[in-house]
Amino acid sequence: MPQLRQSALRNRLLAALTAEDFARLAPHLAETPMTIRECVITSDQPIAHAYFLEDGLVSLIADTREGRVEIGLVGREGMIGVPLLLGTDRTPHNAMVQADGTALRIAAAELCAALDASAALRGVLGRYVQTLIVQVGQTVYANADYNIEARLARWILMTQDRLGRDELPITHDFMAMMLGVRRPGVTTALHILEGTRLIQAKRGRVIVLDRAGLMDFASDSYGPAEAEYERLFGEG
Amino acid sequence: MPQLRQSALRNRLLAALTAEDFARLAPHLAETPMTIRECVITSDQPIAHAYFLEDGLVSLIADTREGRVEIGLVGREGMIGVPLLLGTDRTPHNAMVQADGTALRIAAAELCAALDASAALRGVLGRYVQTLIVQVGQTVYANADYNIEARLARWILMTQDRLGRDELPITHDFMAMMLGVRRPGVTTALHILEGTRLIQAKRGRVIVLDRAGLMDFASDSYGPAEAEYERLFGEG
DNA sequence: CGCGTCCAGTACGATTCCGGACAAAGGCGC
DNA sequence: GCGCCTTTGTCCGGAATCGTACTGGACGCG
Repeated sequence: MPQLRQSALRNRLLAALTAEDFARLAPHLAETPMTIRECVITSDQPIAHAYFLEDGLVSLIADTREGRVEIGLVGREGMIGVPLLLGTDRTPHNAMVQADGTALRIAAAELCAALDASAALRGVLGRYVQTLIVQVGQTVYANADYNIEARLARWILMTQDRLGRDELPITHDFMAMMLGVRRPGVTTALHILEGTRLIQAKRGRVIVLDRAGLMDFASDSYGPAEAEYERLFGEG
Repeated sequence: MPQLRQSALRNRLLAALTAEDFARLAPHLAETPMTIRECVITSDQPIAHAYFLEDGLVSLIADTREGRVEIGLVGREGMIGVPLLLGTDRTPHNAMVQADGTALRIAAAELCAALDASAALRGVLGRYVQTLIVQVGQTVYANADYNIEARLARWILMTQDRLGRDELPITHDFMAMMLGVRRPGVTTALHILEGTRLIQAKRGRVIVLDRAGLMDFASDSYGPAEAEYERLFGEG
C-alpha cells in the first residue's frame, strides 16, 4: 500500500500522535470504505479492527429487543473500537455508518501491541475515551432536560462538526431513531428550525444556514462535550 | 497504616487485581471516610486522588447552569477518578457522595506510575471504564424509552447492587434530581412500586422487598450494563 | 416538649410528546 | 412517461410529565 503521510490525514487522532507512534501504526493501517447502514461493529461480536475515520459518520447505538437509541457520534475527530483500548474485544453496543466515508483500519492485535509499547499512544487514545464519556454524558443531560427542537439542533451541530460540511445527508426517520423520538416529531421540529432560518430542509438532507443560531437554540445541550475535546486535542 | 489484605477488601476492582499489582498499589492506599453530599471530584478541578469505594455510593453528575443529571453510579464495584486512567487530570463532571461510606484512596501520581508499570493493571481498570461507558449508555436508553416508574425501579436496583443492602437511604428529592424529573413524579412512582409490594417507602429511605419484581418492572432498562460488568469481572 | 426544618403527599391546569394513521410529493427504475 | 417506493407533511385523541403551590407529618434540636 502507498506510504501514509501523517500530515495528509484528516483523522484528528492520528494527527495528534507523535511521529514515532504514527510510524508504529502506519504499516498496519489500511484504507477502508464505509457505506451507509453498514455495521462496523456488531454488539457482542469480537471486534476485529479499530477504525480511524477519515470521512463519514458513525453512530454508537445501544439497541435491545424494545428499542434503539444513539449514545454517541463519531467522525474524523475520533475512532471506532474503543473497547479494544479498554482491554476487551467486544461490547453490547453497535457502531453503524450514518454517512458514507472512508476509514483507516487496523487489526485489533496490532493496535493492542502498539498500545502496550507506547505510553504516549495510550495517552492520546485514552483522552479520546474521556471525550467520548463526556459526549455520552451530555446526551443523558440533553435527553433529560431539553425538548426535541433543542436536541435536534444539538444533533445537527454535532453532525456538522464531524462531517465538516454544511449539507448533511439525513432523513427524518434517521434523526428520529437517533434522538429516540417519533418521526413526525422531527418533521415538526425541523420546521421550527427552518422557520427561523437556522437550517434549510430538503428531501433527505439538511443544510445548515446559521450555525451560531443553532448554538443559541441548543443552549447548554451543546458545548460541554465539544469544549472537552478542544481542551484535550485543541492544540494537536 | 495497617497492612491491607487483599482478600479482606470489599472493593471488587482491588479484589480483581493480580497479587503483584495489588502489592504495587497497597502502600499508597489510605482509608478515607466519605460523607453525604461531599464532592470527591469537582468539575474542571485537578483530581488529586482516585477512590476505590469500600462502602457507600457516589454519583457522577453532569451539571450546567440550567440543571444537573446523574450519568453514572459508583459503589464498591468501581472507582472514582476514571479521567486519571485516561490521561487527563480533570473532567467536566462532578462526583458526589450519595450515601456515607469509606474508600481507599491513592494519589494521582502514584496511580499513574503504577499504570505505566503494569499492563495487567491497565487491563483491569480499562475494563472498568468499559463497564462505565455501557452504564452511561444504558442511562441514555432508559431516559429515552422508559417512563418514570421503570427508571425508578432501575435506579433502585442499581443502588441496591452497589450498597449491598435492602434499605437505601434516599429522599424523593434526591431521586428526582438523579433521574432528572420532578420531585412529585418520584412520589407518585414510588407509590406505584409500593402498591405492588415491590418496595416499602419510609421517610428518607426505600426498602427493597421484591427484587425480582423490580427487575420485571424495569424491563430492559436494567440488565445490559450489569451483564457487561459480570462478563468482565464475574470470575474475579 | 414545643418549634422549626426537612420531607412526603396531593392537586390542577398547561404542555409536550406519543401512537397511529393517512395523504401528498419527490425521485428512481423501467 | 408511468408506476412504485421512499420520504415528508398533517391530523387527532390521549397519555405522560411538567410547573407550581400548598398541606400535613416526621424528626431533630434546644
